[in-house]
Amino acid sequence: MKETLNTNAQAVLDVVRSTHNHPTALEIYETVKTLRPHIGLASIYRILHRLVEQGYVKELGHNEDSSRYDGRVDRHDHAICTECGKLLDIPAEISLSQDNLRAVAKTVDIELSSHEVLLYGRCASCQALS
Amino acid sequence: MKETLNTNAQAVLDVVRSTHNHPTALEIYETVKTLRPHIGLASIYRILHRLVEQGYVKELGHNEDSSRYDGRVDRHDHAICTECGKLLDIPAEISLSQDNLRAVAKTVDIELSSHEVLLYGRCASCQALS
DNA sequence: ATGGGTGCAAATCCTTTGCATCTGC
DNA sequence: GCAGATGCAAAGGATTTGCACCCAT
Repeated sequence: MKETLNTNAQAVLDVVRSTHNHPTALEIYETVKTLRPHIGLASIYRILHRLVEQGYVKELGHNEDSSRYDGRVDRHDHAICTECGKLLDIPAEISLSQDNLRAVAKTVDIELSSHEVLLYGRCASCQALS
Repeated sequence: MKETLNTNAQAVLDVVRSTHNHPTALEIYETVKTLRPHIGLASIYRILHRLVEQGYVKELGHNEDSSRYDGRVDRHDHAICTECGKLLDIPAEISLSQDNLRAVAKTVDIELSSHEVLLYGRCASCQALS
């Protein structure tokens, strides 16, 4: 399943993994360009799709107008600040009860393969500001 | 909070409420146009924003490339079929435990105001097909 | 030489905006 | 008459695609 990555793909993956802000494709592009100035935005998109498909990164489609990417592929949920829009990781250990989810899935008769939980609210720093 | 709606807004609201497929703005536009042939797509977007703001409908931002709208504004979660893309409602009564969510929110220190849960998996009809 | 990956520009899709007009009060 | 709502066309932003080129195998 996980084929080897070429140089460009490796550069993109490194950037996604080392950026903990859940970067957008454009942000990834800007950063990767400092390493490989010739790369085009279209390639970033193509590479990201491949990385998602191969399971190296996760695409976070919710939230705003543009997708964000996450180098952490283990199951974990997210919280979004309703004020500043920040996207926070919720450690997997404190995730929701799987039993609970499984029970809910059963009632609508779907074969649960994954799930996403998004919590909305003001983050700590925004609370401090008011 | 809930001001009165003008004729166009009422037409849009009726369509969103009577369409149980979580229609996109474009789908809403097509349907509303049969009632009020002169309406433009831009107005649909403007009206939808107003309706969301006033709490008449909910915007479902996740999923694909375009937003979908939901006439049910009570808290309920969604399930998305990974095969056919269908978006299903999960009745509020069988929603996740609020205590559980609240506990999770506390660990990341956000002031929980709302949440969304998305379950991914094959829906009943897609399961039947394989 | 062959197939995949690339850069660039053009195209596409969804959504928003500018602006002149129309509406209800 | 005024403020808010509307239609239309044009603009905008994110993402995709066509195509010729390049590279590694």
